[in-house]
Amino acid sequence: MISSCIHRGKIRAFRLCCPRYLSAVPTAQELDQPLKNSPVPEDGVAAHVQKLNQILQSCARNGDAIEGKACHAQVIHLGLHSDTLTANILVNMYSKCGLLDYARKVFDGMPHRSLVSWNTMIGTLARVGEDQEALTLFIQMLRRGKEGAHAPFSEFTLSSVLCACAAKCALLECKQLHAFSVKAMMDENVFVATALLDLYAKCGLINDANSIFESMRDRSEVTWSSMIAGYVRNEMYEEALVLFQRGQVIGLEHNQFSISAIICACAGLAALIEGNQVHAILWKAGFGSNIFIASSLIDMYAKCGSIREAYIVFLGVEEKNTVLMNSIISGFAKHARPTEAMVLYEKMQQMGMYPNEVTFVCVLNACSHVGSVQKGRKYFDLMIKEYNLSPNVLHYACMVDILGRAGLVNEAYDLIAQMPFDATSSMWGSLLSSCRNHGNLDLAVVAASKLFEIEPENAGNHVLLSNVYAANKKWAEVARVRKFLKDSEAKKEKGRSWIEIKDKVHSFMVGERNHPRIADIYDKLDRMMEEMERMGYRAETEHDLHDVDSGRKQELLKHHSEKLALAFGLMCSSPNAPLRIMKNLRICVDCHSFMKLASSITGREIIVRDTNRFHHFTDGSCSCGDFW
DNA sequence: CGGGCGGGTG
Repeated sequence: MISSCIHRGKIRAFRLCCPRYLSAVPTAQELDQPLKNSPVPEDGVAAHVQKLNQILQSCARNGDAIEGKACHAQVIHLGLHSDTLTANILVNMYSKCGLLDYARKVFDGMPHRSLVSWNTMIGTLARVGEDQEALTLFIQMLRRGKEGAHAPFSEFTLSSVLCACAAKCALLECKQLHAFSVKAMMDENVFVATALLDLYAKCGLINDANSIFESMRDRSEVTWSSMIAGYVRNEMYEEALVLFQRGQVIGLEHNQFSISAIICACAGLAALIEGNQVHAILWKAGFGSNIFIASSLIDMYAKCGSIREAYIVFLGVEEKNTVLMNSIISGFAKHARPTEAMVLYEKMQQMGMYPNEVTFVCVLNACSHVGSVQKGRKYFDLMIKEYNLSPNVLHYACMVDILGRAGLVNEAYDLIAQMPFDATSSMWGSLLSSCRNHGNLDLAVVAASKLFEIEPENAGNHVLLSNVYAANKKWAEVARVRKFLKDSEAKKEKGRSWIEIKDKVHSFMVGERNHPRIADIYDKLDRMMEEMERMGYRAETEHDLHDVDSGRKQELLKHHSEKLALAFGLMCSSPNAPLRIMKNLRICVDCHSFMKLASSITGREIIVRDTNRFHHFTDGSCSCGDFW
């Protein structure tokens, strides 16, 4: 940083004492016809050319297109435009200044192109997203190379072309280029290897990416952050954390890119302990005020169940943008705090920020929590009429959810029928849940059959439908679905809950036996049950089918994974901290009322995250706005 | 004179 400032200082000083370069704005005539008697300075042509090139390079660094053009005129005056070195610098200058057409014109007009000329042009095209053109030029380059002027390509070419392929996720080309690099013995170059690694990760071949990473002898900062980001992109969050840790151990300084990726990993795992540690690390490293990192921190805290922490991070950011606002609004929406979400939406207008389509997904999500059809419709209209945004599938999914939860299942169905998209499984799933909760058997069957078409392997859908039959006392149908589930290959994901206590994650399954303190946990749970039953709690077992034999059903229901996690949390956590329980499936009716009562008799705040939504239980009630 | 990494959404 400092050295580049000093360098720039030198150039400025040079400019001030050489005004003739600045005044030489070329006219069309001049560009066509180089002057016969151009002034050649006394210290010789060579020195003059060198100075011109230096200025052009400084123009490239500073993005100064006007002065760059002036120098271009000088180049033409001096008849230097066929000089390969100067023309290369010109191509680079124009492309760094964003004048792609000028760069291409100079490139096309060059009588002799060197390897660098091709590399610069291909690199530019790849950088600005002209992927196809970059690849076309690469092929041209290979053909010309065969004529023997220079080696067909270099490490520089490869990394640029790989970058172009990455944008297209062109796996076949990637593999060809990998073979190319091995043949040319360029696969050990850190730039080429990192670009290959990144491309494999982007195409989902994370194992290939990792084997490149492991085989590299020297890895740069970029190599590390590409690998970490690759894991995160492929939802391999634990692997990302392990790699991050490995970097820490060898004393690697993590940069803003690896930090933001790793926060995403923590968010994806709902890992608050690790998230807190990363927060400390990034604060020490001085990334605390980076808006990208702040946005992902907010999201991470919200997804870990810590909306207060998320809000504190939000308040600490001075210059807010739309994305940052979206993060906090989405957090409040997930945590069933629609008022806060809507107030923040209003704040955006006051601060002169424009909401985007993501903002409206978040706000509509908040409406579905509060169960306000009226507000939902209001925002849906607002985004179309006031902000000229066209609703996408997610907005329609929110509306289907809002209408369904409010009991307007037929209207939700009509919306699905008339929207300009194919219905997604999440829409039918939402509609099916709503039909179950509002007892609409006919529509439930319709929604379920659509779901079975889209996700035949997901047994959860069949369980959901059988619960609708159970709620309507259609026992023959319940039995039929159960038999189908037994015979078919479809598998229901096993319910699992986990809780973080004192730097450790404790995970539980239904009827868990393996936890070291399992006896104490069942004991604690039994005592809570007794107290609750005295208060009138009855385990709700009729409406939920859990694909187990009915003899064990009653017993197993007592031992739902989230209840075990809760009992353990009550035994081991510090007395006033909120209990944060994570669950991989939707919380059931029985557990929901159990948690309400538990919050009442223990006086503790209980937070349960099910499918990306949070239920805050305090004093015997829940914030979620669902009717149970 | 040229090259590889980035944040938010049911």
